[in-house]
Amino acid sequence: MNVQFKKGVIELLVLSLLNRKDRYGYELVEAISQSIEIAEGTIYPLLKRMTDEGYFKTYLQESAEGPPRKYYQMTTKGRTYFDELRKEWREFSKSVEKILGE
Amino acid sequence: MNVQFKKGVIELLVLSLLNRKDRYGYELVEAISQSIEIAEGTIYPLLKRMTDEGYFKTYLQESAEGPPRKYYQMTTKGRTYFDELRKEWREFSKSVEKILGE
DNA sequence: CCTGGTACCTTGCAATCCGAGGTACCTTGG
DNA sequence: CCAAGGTACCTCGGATTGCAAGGTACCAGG
Repeated sequence: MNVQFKKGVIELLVLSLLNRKDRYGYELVEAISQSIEIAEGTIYPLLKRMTDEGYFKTYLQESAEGPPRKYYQMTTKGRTYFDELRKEWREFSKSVEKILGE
Repeated sequence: MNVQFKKGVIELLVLSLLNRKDRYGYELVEAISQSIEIAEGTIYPLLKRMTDEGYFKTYLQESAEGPPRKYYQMTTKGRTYFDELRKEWREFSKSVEKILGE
């Protein structure tokens, strides 16, 4: 898997997954890992940054399977940003396909 | 245009354009710029690196419209790499769409 | 009680894009 | 003639982001 392809796209995927429901960091790693190789060292700093930027809020919840989970909940700002970024992604990938198919 | 989306993909686009015919750097910037914002400061170092890695050969050609042009010509190794990278890109973008559409 | 899974986190390195700057050729208009 | 603008090459340092590696701590099962 080409590492460079991922730059910026991971952010989009996290937004997409959190758009549907609250999730905790480790869960996001597992969800994304099913399609795209991803490391924890990528996700945790990303979640921290995006929370600082106001896209998510967090809350803790006890778990029977280990330490407490930190859930991330999308804000209105996050939803707006997600819509924008998804649109940009689709335009971008369409442009790539255009050049590939020429 | 999200800068991060481009990481790694520019390489794929350059390979795609050079797969069809020889081109010079400035021409590549103009060709890609029609779809995706791109700076000269991105392309020239990229062409140098990929030439060093054996994906391209170069030759100079006079021009009536300015200084001599440095043409890039894809090698067999370049073509092989292009096929691989294109395949990886398609898988990657399919995975992204899968998560976006869930 | 200790191993492995769950769950959190930080640090420094590597890669790549870009803005800004520089050089030099050629044509055109004043 | 020469100044301006387009063509065409290039380099450098800053910013961003992904990852490997490392660390902490909780919990269940053998």
